[in-house]
Amino acid sequence: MDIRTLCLGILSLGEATGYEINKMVAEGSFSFFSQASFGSIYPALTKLTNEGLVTCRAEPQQKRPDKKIYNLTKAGRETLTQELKRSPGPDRNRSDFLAAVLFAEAVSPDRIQDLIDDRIYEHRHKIAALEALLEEDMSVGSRFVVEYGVAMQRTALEYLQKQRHIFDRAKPQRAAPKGEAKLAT
Amino acid sequence: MDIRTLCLGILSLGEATGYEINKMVAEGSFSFFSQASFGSIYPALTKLTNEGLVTCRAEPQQKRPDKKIYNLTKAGRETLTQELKRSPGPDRNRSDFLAAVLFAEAVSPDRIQDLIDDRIYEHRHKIAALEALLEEDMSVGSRFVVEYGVAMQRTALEYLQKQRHIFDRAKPQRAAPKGEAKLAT
DNA sequence: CGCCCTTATATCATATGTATATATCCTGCT
DNA sequence: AGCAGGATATATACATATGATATAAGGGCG
Repeated sequence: MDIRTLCLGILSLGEATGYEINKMVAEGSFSFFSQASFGSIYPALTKLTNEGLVTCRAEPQQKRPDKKIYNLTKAGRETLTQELKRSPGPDRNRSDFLAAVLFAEAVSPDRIQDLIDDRIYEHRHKIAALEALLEEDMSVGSRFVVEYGVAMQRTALEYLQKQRHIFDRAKPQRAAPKGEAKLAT
Repeated sequence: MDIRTLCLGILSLGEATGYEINKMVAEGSFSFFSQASFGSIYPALTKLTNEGLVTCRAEPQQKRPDKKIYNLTKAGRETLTQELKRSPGPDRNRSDFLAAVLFAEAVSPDRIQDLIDDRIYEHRHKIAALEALLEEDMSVGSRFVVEYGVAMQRTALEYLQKQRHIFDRAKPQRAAPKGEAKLAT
């Protein structure tokens, strides 16, 4: 799914500006399964407008660039429907973390534990943020996606907690003196 | 992590050709956390060679382009080590499936069940393929990554199995008369 | 009072993905 | 026997995507 289709999909849920689309994709529940930035969203919207798949209504603002509010046209909705009939391509996951773990094993093994502990910390925060999101009202589809995200984050967290010692190689077995072993439990 | 660093990382595990790197990334255990294709790998290797981070040794072959075998240099290994010291960027997951579910809710709700069922089927196959992979010998790091992948796939599968009915909405309880109700009601 | 974040659009250089070109061999299907 | 399609192997053109930067003003905070 390219950015054009992504924009059509988001606009199928209601009108929006490029700025708002960016926020949804960068932060909202869309951020699980897509990313895009100004550099791709604005050109895509311009192109979609020229092709008649969306309309653009400019709303003047005080001392600020006009807000350009985009709406899906009938042709746009049809294009989206067509696009959704094609079976979705495979997921594409990119994780610098997993790459780093794999490569660090050969290059700088000492770093791995830190990498994993940082990651555990991040997962905890992410889960908390998502659960907060779930408190709000949302459509069945959005809830489905966010809960999917929570399930995946939880699994990753548990896996890391369980496995975090497998890279230990004959590390001195000293008793953890108080302030330690706190970060990553 | 850009493709250049990815190539350095893979070469840190042993020499390889561009073709082999592509296969690892497209199919092997690297496919969980990275993607890249000829169009980016070949130029990256050429550039790395010019910069002295890798060496290239051409091995003539019968009636086929020379095999170009790349090896990491000392400078390349140092560059990789430096790169691994920087904390890894966030994961970026792109899932046309999740996008399709979310958009289909508004545009063609009947399609969702098929989407989910196809996906369940794919997860089953993927899990089987990964478990077969685990039978083989591999480094601690590779095993860590593949098992991580299995855990994630299992969670996704279970979630879909549990949730696959949530999009049902008072669907007319008539016996489906063959060729009908298939498109977008 | 300066600094950074938010609102809002837009563009540019670079990186990446997709598709194709070239050439040969092997495998399986009919 | 013949032929299509896939594997081996490199390479590049083109379209698209990313990341940084530009412009311009308002608000919050120490």
